[in-house]
Amino acid sequence: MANMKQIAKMAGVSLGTVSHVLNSSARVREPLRKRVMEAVEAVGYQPSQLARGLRRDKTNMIGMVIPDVTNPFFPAVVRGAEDIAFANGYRLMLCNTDNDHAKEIVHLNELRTYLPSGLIVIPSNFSDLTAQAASYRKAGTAVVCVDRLPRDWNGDSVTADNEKGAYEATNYVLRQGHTRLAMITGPRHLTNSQNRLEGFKRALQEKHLHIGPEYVQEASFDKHGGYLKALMLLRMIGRPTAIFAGNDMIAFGALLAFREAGLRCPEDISLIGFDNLDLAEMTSPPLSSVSQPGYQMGTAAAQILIDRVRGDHGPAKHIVLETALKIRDSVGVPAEEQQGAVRGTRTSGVATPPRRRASTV
Amino acid sequence: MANMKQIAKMAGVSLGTVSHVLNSSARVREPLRKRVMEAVEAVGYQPSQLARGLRRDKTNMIGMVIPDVTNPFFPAVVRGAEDIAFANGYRLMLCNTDNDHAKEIVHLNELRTYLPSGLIVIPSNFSDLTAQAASYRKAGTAVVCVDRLPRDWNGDSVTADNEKGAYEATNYVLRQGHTRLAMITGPRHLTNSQNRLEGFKRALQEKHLHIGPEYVQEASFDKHGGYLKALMLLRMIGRPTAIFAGNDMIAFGALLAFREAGLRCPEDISLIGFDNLDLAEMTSPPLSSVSQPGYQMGTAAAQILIDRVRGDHGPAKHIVLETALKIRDSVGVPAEEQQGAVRGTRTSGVATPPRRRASTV
DNA sequence: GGCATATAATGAAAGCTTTCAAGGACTGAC
DNA sequence: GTCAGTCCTTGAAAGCTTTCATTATATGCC
Repeated sequence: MANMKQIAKMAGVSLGTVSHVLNSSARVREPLRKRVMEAVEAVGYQPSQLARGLRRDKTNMIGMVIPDVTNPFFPAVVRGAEDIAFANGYRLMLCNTDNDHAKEIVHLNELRTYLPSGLIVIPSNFSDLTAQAASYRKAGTAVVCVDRLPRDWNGDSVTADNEKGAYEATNYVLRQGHTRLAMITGPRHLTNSQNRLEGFKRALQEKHLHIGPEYVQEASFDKHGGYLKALMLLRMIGRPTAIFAGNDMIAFGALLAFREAGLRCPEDISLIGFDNLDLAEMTSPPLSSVSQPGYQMGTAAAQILIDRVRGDHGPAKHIVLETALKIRDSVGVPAEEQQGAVRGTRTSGVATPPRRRASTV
Repeated sequence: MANMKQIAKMAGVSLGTVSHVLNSSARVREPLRKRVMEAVEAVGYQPSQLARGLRRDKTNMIGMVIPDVTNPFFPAVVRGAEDIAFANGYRLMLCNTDNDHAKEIVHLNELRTYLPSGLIVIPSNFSDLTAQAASYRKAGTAVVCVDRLPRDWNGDSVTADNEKGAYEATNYVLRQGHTRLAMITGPRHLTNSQNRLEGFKRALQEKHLHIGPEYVQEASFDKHGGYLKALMLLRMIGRPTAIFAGNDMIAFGALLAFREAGLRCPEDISLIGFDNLDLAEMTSPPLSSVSQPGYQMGTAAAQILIDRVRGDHGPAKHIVLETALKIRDSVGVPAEEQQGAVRGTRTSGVATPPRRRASTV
């Protein structure tokens, strides 16, 4: 592959001049400039990003660390980040942590030696990014956290308003007349899970509804986790009439469990998800869900990062994006009070009267 | 960040010795070796991949170029590749081409200057990778093509047996008694699209069925494309009784079109897809589809690449993985011959007699 | 103990770029 | 025509590693 030395020789100029032409780092008189450009064109020269990065102490890479490309929510974020990054001349180095903290550390450590311009991280379960990030920032590398935050995270972040989204979703379900709700949360260590649970609880509290702890189940953020925990909820005496799933993958799993248990949704049991994945509208029944702007989270994160690289040293930014309730057909009015004991639930007397499916939030 | 020079000073040895210890590139006597390792531990030294790559003329990166992370089939491939790569000490640099040939070229050109060990490419539409790849290979960088191949591709490749998969799917539909089939193919430029169409046609020919060209529509490999072309097919006089979608995303779009047109699937119209995405079992009705081992395609590609890097100079490998027909509920027996002209179709007289839904292939 | 040989350790060069100090060419004014 | 001051251009150093030729040390044998 051609290098600058060859270009310099071809154009009859010095190495430094070639560099100046390439980077516009100093004035170069037109004839020389032209000769250099011609040589560059002639051999299709492209500067070695490796050498350039080594010398500049910074590459045009942005490290992106995510739990799992295979979960459809994350690619949306990746895509958003990639689009902004690419448009600004940055490239994405993608790393899967597989939600494994050890793998996350390996990636973070090694990534650093590539001198990336910045880092976009969706922390894994149990992530304790703080130390790592501090060491990055000491080296002048910006770090932005997306979707969920590590304990005590005080750096830049982009998240959705999980609490509010969950609150609104729960309220919507309550307005349909349900009083015996359950939630299948994602992993409790994740701030997004926590916030969604908080929103759920706040809505219940405002209606003076209390549910036993067995109505809140924790699952991994995937179909299988949702399936298992839904099955468990369905087997309960005093089965919930509606389930709020911590994300759509969990909801999809729950749908499978319903089907297997011979329960119709929403006639026998209602379900609402979170994420509003592309495929929520394809399920049977189409899944109501809280829409979360994954793509925008990616673009926002990339934009913050690029601003930082370009010299923005302002205080940490905490961008919180709005969610929106997407109503489809998976939530209905509750069936008649089920026969059998309602052990474990203490439904208050003030439940709002059931009414037909609302068309708006 | 610590560098080798500091390690050398701390351990009281020369730069070269540190390098030899780190790379086991020469024998170093135990006491020295130990001192070096201790120093490395003490400061948490990690070698600069940038400098190492520059010197070695090769980094531990594998460039992975895909059309779009957002299409759920590709992440499976990425994940497969990542797992094998990571386990062997390689990292993935992910690039989206957005199916844009120009963007593909930009990525390919720049990627090269990072001196990756290899390249895994899922070519974009209109990709003419051949020139680029030749230049990579001249530089000793292995290139593996996955899923679809550029024109005249003669390098390593990993694909699914698209022709056979499509043939079997079509045969299955035919056995349900359908005689007026349509296909919504993916982009015609893509070899996987072409092969699926060939399989479709072969199955029809074997049954001496002929369909007019208007029964083969081309769409982009996404929901929207499938929706539009399905709508078009539904409006035809002599509407097909079954549609074979070039992939599941197209099938999902078709499902949306059915719903909008008030048609029940499979009672009014049958549908079968290709890819067997995770979510095919979630749709209404659950989608029958040809399963394609995306994850394995990724692992196979990464494995070939790593073998090449390690010195395998054998002839080009063409791995073709088996597909499997996944039968769910979206294909039924055709409704009674529809009223209205059957303009444009010339159904032969030898259609196999309808029978109830088959449970096996 | 001394010499030849095998084994360890070292220092410097190279890989490709950017950057900085310094030198060269040119302009304008007197 | 000279001198000061600009403006361009240059060459060398630096960034961090690997590798090779070289020197230093250890081993074995007589």
